[in-house]
Amino acid sequence: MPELPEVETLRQYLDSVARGFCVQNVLIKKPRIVRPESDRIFKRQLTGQTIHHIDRRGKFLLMHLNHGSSSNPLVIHLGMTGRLFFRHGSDAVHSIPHLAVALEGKDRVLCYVDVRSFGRWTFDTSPVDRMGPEPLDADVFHPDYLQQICHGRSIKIKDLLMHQERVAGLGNIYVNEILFLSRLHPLRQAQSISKRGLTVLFKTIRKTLSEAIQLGTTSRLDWEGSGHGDGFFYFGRSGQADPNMTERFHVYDREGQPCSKCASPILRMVISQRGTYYCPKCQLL
DNA sequence: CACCATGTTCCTTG
DNA sequence: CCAAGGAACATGGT
Repeated sequence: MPELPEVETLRQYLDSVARGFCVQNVLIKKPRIVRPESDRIFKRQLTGQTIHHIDRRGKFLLMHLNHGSSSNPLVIHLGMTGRLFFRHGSDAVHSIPHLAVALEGKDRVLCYVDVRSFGRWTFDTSPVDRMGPEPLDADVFHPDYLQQICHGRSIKIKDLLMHQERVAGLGNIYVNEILFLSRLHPLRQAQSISKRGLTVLFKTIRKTLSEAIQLGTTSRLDWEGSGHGDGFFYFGRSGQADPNMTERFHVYDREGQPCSKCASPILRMVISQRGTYYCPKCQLL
């Protein structure tokens, strides 16, 4: 599911319903998710623990256990297709398709489903420790920081923004949108962007992410995503979660459709093996 | 069958 | 050391 706004929306929801949840038993149906730890050691670390509160860093969820400090939090990354939700009562958890991990409590089960199994659960915080600044934290992410990471670098601006050690939490969809709204061509070299351009980029990043979180927290979301299509992620292209949220993207996945600003057909190219959408008239190189 | 998909990690090359 | 580029991971949808 995963970019910063979706993970943050999930965090807020989980933090409100999972605090105090005591893990009585741990099921690991896809051992690859807890790699490279062994299921046995992982289970031993989680069993009997209580969820104290849940934080987020970039696209990672941090589940703090027991009294919130001392030991490492449980670090969860959802990969491309991870989903987390509670199943109540004694429903048959075993029949859930692609169930990867289940934390069984007294009267409910926290289920982790992951079709492609790119997600990861670990107590190793090193990937989190290497993350760049949180884009919504004004203390660490500001126009000067953007200038600093762009200075002297020939890297394509799209690649730079997606690099988690430079800025935390941006992914392919939001970067496409952010570059369109900032009128920057995705191939543009970071060092060639003017101070003014970087200021616009900075503002657009904050605005785009905040608005997406706002939309997520005010919607009725389908965490399990058991319906057709996505239902929740990226706010219902299929219109499942809310039919009024079908017009979310300006450029992402809109190849050939008219630009919302100038009506030119949106183009698609591949950058670093990821689909890249842009308006050739609004985003000049 | 071919190609596409919200992501990260690891390896190679310069 | 750093940057860039690519393959790999696993599964489903179109």
